[in-house]
Amino acid sequence: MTSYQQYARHLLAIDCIIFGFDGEDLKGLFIKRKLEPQKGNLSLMGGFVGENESVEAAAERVLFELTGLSNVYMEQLHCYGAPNRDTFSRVISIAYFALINIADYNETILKEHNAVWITLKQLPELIFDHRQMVEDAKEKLRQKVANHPIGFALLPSKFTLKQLQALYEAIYETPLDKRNFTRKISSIDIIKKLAEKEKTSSKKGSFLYIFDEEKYKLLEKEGLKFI
Amino acid sequence: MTSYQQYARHLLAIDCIIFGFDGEDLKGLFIKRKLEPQKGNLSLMGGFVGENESVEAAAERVLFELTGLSNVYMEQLHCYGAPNRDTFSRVISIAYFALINIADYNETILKEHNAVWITLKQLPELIFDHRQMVEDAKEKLRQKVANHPIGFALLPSKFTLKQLQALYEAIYETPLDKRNFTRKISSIDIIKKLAEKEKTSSKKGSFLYIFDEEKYKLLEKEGLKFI
DNA sequence: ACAAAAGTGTTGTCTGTACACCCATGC
DNA sequence: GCATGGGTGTACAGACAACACTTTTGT
Repeated sequence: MTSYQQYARHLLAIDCIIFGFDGEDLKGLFIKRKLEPQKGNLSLMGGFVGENESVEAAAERVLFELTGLSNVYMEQLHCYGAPNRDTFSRVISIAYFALINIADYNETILKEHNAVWITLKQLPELIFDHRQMVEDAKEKLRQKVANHPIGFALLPSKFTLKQLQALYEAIYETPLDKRNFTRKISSIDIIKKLAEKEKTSSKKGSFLYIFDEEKYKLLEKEGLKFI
Repeated sequence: MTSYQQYARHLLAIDCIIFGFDGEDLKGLFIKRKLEPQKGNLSLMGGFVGENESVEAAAERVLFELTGLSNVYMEQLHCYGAPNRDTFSRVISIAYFALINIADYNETILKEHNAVWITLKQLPELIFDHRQMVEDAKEKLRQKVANHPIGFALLPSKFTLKQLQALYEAIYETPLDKRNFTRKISSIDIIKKLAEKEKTSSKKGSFLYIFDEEKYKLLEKEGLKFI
């Protein structure tokens, strides 16, 4: 039998970039650290991978601890492994990003963890290499959303075309043409118009839509060209 | 000070998917294991991340040990962290893929390591989750090559249009139209025609090309739409 | 009747794709 | 002179981008 005993063992952390969308801006969920090192500074939500825990399960656990949410869209971003990235000890971190509906977020848990939503347009300083992680996550989200219908995970289940467009505009930080956007999304045939209207934002009211689950799953696998 | 002592420590491996192109097929470099577990079976080249070694440096070291090459195009693929992926012990593995010019590969080192080039069209069985890694790497290579000029790393420094086309055909496992391909690659303006011709494969001879380094670096950063 | 947001078509330009013949050369 | 692979152009179709007015309804 080969023995692995001679090899180094490492602390393996998870850091979670949690994206949300408030109807206007793309936001991230951050924590004001209660403990040293770097008490008071902003960081991503994190945790360590347990002895017999899969890395993915650890990521889901970390997300659950902060948000109380499970069955959330989550994807591995990158493993960050520079020797001094954590200034306190050698820690290798695997970053995940998650997309949640910001309305699902529980105020109580938020306060317990000292967590805050921060717009990603102008990021504040974060500890360690967390800022790099967030930048990488934004870039990956853009790429992913261009080819897959995952952006919907950031919206409530019923939404207007305007909200959907605003989401894409927030992710790409660029304005889109309303008519071209409507035509494009219709041609993909991934949303269904409801009879209901949303009437808070205008007198005329705008129709609500939901996703076509089947088409959604198909396109999630196969990919598409969205933008 | 926060202490991390309570947390589990893990063996952290590197596995390397090494791509090469022989003018016809896209190939991967694999090792016939000399040691248990799974002696005699095929695996990727691997190694462990050292105490104070960055993950990236570990990947470069592993590649160097097998190929004698450094300064090679290399990219992190994914971290594989299922609890029982290595059947012998809990090992979390970070997979990297590398693109090398197959002609640079040293026969002697190859034999020393019991290494073989295998076409990726029909993969044989590999140990652990290495097959999944290779499939994921192929997919990532396709995505990357569609948007970045990295494929060139698989070719010799001087090459013909036919070779370049064959490379893209091998990566996508699909035939491409010669005229459309030529027009496309010319429009990107990334290669320069030399006065020299390559005359082994035809009587007329075909012109050799090299990359325009500056344009190459620009497009590597910015991205492009290649396919 | 007016303010405020929703909804809807057309046109020109560009990009992608399909397709076949002549050219240069060594034998 | 012929066999072999190299090199080149055109036409059609679909996708994308730019652009502004009408509709609905609450006040």
